[in-house]
Amino acid sequence: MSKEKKSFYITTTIPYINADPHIGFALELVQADAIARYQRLIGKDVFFSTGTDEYGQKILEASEREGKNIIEYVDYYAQKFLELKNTLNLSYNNFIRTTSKEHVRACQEFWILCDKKGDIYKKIYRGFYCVGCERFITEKDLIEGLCSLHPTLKPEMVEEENYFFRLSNYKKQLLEYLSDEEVIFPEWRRKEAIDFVKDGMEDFSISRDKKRFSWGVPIPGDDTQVMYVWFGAFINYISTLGWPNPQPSHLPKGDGENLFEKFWQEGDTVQIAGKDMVKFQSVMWQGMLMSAGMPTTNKIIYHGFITREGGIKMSKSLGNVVNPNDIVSQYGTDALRYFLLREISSFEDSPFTMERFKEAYNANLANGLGNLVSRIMKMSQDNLSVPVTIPERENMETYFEFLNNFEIKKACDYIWLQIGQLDQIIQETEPFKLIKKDKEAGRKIITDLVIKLNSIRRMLISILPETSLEIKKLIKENRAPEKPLFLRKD
RNA sequence: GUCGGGGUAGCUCAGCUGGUAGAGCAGAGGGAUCAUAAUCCUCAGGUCGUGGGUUCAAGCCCCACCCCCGACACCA
Repeated sequence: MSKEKKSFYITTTIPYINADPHIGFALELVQADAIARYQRLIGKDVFFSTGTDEYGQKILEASEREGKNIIEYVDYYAQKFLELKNTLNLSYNNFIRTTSKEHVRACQEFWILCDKKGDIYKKIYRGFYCVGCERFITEKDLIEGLCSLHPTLKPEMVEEENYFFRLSNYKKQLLEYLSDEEVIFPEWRRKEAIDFVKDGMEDFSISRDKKRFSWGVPIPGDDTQVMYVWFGAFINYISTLGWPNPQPSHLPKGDGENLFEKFWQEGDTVQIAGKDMVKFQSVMWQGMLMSAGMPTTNKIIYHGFITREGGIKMSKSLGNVVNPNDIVSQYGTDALRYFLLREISSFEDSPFTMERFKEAYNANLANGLGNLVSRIMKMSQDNLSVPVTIPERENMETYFEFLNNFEIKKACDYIWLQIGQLDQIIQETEPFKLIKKDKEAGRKIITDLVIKLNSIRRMLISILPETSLEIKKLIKENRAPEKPLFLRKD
């Protein structure tokens, strides 16, 4: 990642809105948010994007099942995802909905670009089609030639003429792109993408016959087909910047500036996605960008999944899905952010249980950070007549290094190491005793403690923004918190 | 089935190019009293998935097997 670039772009994937937001997506959002806040902290001009994917057969079906008008349906769910901005205290600059006018236009323009390049062509698609699923199913979904979900219905071999994207044109370029170790993180996931490009990569269909599949973006110049979600959804990463509009005045940061140029073409571009998305984000989408003559993504970071106890998957059918709203209403936003950023592995699967959550909360937020703030600020309030003057610059290199490498958990570990050390210093220097014998010496130690606490507070800006602000206020006003920052839960 | 990742103390995880296992939390005991009964110190004895092998020496190398996760495309 080039450090000279002044602008930084980061995006999550956009979830398919056929259910309430779950904690797995909250993880992705919070990770992206922490990185976005960090980049702002070090002076970058940041554009952070997220949104919702609202087209597709499943969504149409779900709306019909719930007896809702499709527009009402997607509005209803999009709202739930929009609400996460407050729930998780997200600092994104734009929320892009694939059903928005701007996005639809971007998809069509992008299509035209690829078409002009000669990368779109018509071909007959053949596949087993299950009437029950109302979709094509792969051979691996077949059990003895029957659909595993609808074993009574015989899958039919159906032919359909679709538009295809010539991904195969970019095989060489993709391999070149993937030869860069920096392009996928963690690095070892790169092999999966490379193998896919080398072995099985074929052109993929990017449209569906309207007769079968109508809820999608219309294709320019052909009203019998709509764009297939795969093609359209990716484009959100640039439509969120207003592309193809060079002056997207409707956007938060778009006062006359060409955001696409500034962030996608000239900035550092980072995408966050789940570990099952490697092929989609690092191959298909990159191929599309190549076709459109746009820069590829600088780096894509793949996180693991949140499971339940014992590594069991979270799923609606198992009824064990964790809703982020429930946790936030009980413990607060920063408590959830803390857990997701430090107690969850940044790249591997991690289990979530309320028990673990509570233990981590009590140990590290109530007893750790919260208590430390109380004890230092109480001493400061009682013994210092004026607020401590905070040094302008502080050395946070180690911490920055972790975040530069997207090692958020390690960055958090580093912060909590400092917290532990401060508790130790207090124990060893006993300023609360010293102040009774030698006022000056005691004050000196307390002043130093406040300065060190402030440096922790600075590191917390990207991790626990609300708490960081709270501590800043306390230091500035030289007072102890009236209520504990994190009340211990029993 | 093939490829990749993982299987280490009750829990969550560290263990660099091989040298007789570490941290945090939980649990037990003690000290201190500024603080949210918070904090500090000490204690924990886990056949490092299983079975072989290489080596003076293996959690880390090789072989086989077992379990979990992801990918192997048109559900995203």
